[in-house]
Amino acid sequence: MPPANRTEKRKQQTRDHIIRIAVELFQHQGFQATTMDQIATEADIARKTLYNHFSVKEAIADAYVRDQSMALAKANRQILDRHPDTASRLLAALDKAYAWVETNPELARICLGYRMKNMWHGDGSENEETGTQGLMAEILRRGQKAGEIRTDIPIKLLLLQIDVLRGSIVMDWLRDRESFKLRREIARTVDLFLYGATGKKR
Amino acid sequence: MPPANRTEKRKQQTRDHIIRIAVELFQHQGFQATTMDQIATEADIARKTLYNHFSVKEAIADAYVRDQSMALAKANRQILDRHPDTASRLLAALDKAYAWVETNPELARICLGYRMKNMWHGDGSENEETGTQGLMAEILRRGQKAGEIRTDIPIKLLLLQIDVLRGSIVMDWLRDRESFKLRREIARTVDLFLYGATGKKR
DNA sequence: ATATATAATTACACAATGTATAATTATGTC
DNA sequence: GACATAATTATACATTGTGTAATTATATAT
Repeated sequence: MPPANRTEKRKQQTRDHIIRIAVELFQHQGFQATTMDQIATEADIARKTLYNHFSVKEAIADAYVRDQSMALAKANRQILDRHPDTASRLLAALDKAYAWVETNPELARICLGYRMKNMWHGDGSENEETGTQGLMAEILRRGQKAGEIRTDIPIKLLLLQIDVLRGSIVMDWLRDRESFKLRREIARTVDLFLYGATGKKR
Repeated sequence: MPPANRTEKRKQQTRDHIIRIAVELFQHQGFQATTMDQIATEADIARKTLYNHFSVKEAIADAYVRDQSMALAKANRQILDRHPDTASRLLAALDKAYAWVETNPELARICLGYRMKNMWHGDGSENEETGTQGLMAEILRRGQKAGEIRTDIPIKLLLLQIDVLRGSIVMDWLRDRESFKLRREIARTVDLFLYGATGKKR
């Protein structure tokens, strides 16, 4: 769905332009070392325009990651039909998601902190399902239909849980990439998510 | 364990003084409306001294909540022996914790966002178990000994999960205090934590 | 096509945040 | 009492984020 009128298109363009320039700077100098001033100058726009689009620096990283996530999720929707049950779908989806994180650890970290903070403060607009989250949500919905996932908990809360577990894996992995067996940790985490802290039947 | 030397004692004193003054201001004017400048002026110390103790405003709220949480947890350690199993202990502990949150919703919210953000960025020093977390950790350890809690997941990760679930309850409750049945939600959340997203046996 | 409304961008000013540096004061140690 | 250490302070500064009003580009109605 391309933007209807030219105004929207122009706005989109500056937005995309900002993201492109900013991410370039982030990757060259690091997120912390890049200032909003610098981004505005490099993008050749007024600082205020930059703030009109993104009120804080983290939001730029977040927007970028969302775009990436969107594309990724689109390519991974096949997971839904190629796997027989919720557990294997979650495993597959997480596996794909981490392949991306591995290539952008810093932005992934920034983004995670930003989202967690906004989860409690935000007006809800920032909490829209990103690509990967949308995929996860669909997996959970199918799981509910199949009777594999409980229906007395809002999907939103389940998604939050997955996000946090996902985040903790990323962080552990970033701390010590050598000894960390990513796939094993993912499997363990999915198990925790599905069967809880008891890990056994009631 | 009172501070050993006078230097430490003085430092503690200014720190406590800052917290006392700041929280007073927070409760009178709100957190957002209170500036670091104002806190420094009211506390009659240099702004830089304030920043030496707390590098961001949220850290003051966090320190206060930690102190409160410490006292609370101390008073609630009896829960460990007065309840027969992990589930009822968790329920009781969360129940007590929320009684406090109800009296300080704003600070609770600030603090939660701050911790969530720092969970991934922090150097670990801020992630020390607070009072309530310490109690939760003890509950989980006893649960592991009794075979009620799985041992293949680090306690730290389980605590994180509880924190997030706790947080989501608080937020939902803050959004709509009328229709929200706090006790029922707590029970549901504990169930989710213990038995996972499937909610049934494997 | 022209006038009018709307929305993005801009320039400017400002309050607040957070950091860096060096001087000053209080405390601990010899 | 002399020296080292650590907290506090004064000062200056870069950065962040917001508020206001002017300017430009686009959309819409006549």
